[in-house]
Formats: sequence, C-alpha cells, structure tokens
Amino acid sequence: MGHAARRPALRSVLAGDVEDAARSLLGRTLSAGGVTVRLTEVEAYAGTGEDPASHAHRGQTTRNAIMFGPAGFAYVYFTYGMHWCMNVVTGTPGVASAVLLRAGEVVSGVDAARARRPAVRRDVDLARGPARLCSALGIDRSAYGLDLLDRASPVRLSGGPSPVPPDAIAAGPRVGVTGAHDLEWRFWIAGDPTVSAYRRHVPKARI
DNA sequence: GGGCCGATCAAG
DNA sequence: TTGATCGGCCCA
Repeated sequence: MGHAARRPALRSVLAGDVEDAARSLLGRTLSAGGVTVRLTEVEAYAGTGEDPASHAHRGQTTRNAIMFGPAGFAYVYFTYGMHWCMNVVTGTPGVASAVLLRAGEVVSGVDAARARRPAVRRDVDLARGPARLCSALGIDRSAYGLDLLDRASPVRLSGGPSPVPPDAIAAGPRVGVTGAHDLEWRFWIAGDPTVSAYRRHVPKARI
C-alpha cells in the first residue's frame, strides 16, 4: 500500500462543517447510469433555523427527512414540476445541512450522457447546471436516500483525480436564492467552462 | 382543500 | 424574457 499524501476519508469530511464539505467535494467524481462527472460547482446549505434558503429551514418533513440523517447520503428533490436536483447530506445526525451539486465535467460515458440530453451541442453543457447534471446521469427520485459512499450504490461518489487546491476555488452568492446574499456559499473551480451561469434571484412583481 | 411558488431549463 | 409544469408547504 502506498503512502502518498491523501485526503482524509470523505465520510468524515462530509460529517463536519458544511462549507468545508462543499469545498472538498470539488474535483471528486460522481458516477451513475454509465456516466462519471468531475464536480466543478457546488453550494452549501445549512440546517434548520440557520439558513432560510435550506429545504430543512422549517424543520423535518417527509421530503427532507434524509437531510437529518448521517453524512454521505443522497437528498434528491423535484422542482419546477419537471427537474431533479441532488444534494449530498452533510453534518452529524440531527444537523440537516447539505451540499447541492450544481455542475460537473463529464469525464466518462459521454455517449450515455448525450443520449439522455440530445439537444446539447457542446460537451461542457452536458452537466452544466443542477438539473442538467442529474439528467445526464439519469438521477431521479429512485436515488433518494442512497449511500453515495457505498461501493455497491448505483450512484457513487469517489475520490477524483486530485484535490483542488484552495486558491483554485472561487466563491460567491448562491444561485436563485432570495436572501442571504452576503453569504458566499457557492463554490466552483475557477475558470472551469462547465460551471453554470450565475443567476441572481429575481422576485416576481407583486400587484 | 386551495393557492402560491420554487436551490431550473430551453427556446424565442 | 418567458412558458412549461407539479409537488411541497402554508394557511384557512
């Protein structure tokens, strides 16, 4: 067994602070449905009472229950009546923090990803956005609650080629979030072409 | 039970 | 810029 410097076990990193967990997920790979992406953009969400933008902000419900469990499990949700998005649950049991996977670079299974997203022209757009990423990997409701660190899981998170150095990570406000604009909890690999476009939340006009 | 709105995307 | 489309959550 080699002894080259390695990152600490992923599960223990995920069990800690959500911001650290989010940063450490960059550069890791996520595999499902014959496709593997290298994560290039993520967002941190804190738990109940701390973060108005979190799906767990108002407490535990059937939908968000998995967020209250241990780290490393998948919180998948349906939105806008048509899209799936995936989070990695972080923190210790009782702490409902999670990291939204916003974008990735398809590093293998490009053909399978293209088959699921026929309208896409450039490879960099295959998983450029949280719902696009799930679509490219074929992730839907059936992935809810899976242990992403279990070797036998159909949706799997692994180490990735190499750690992303801190100075290669950029941070900014989260996409589509109404409040907490001072909080820079969106993290991405600086300069990476697969990072999604930033869209500030625009409140609908009230009459 | 009713109404509102969203951690989005693709086309115009 | 806008429409698609529906589940979750709040309030009555």
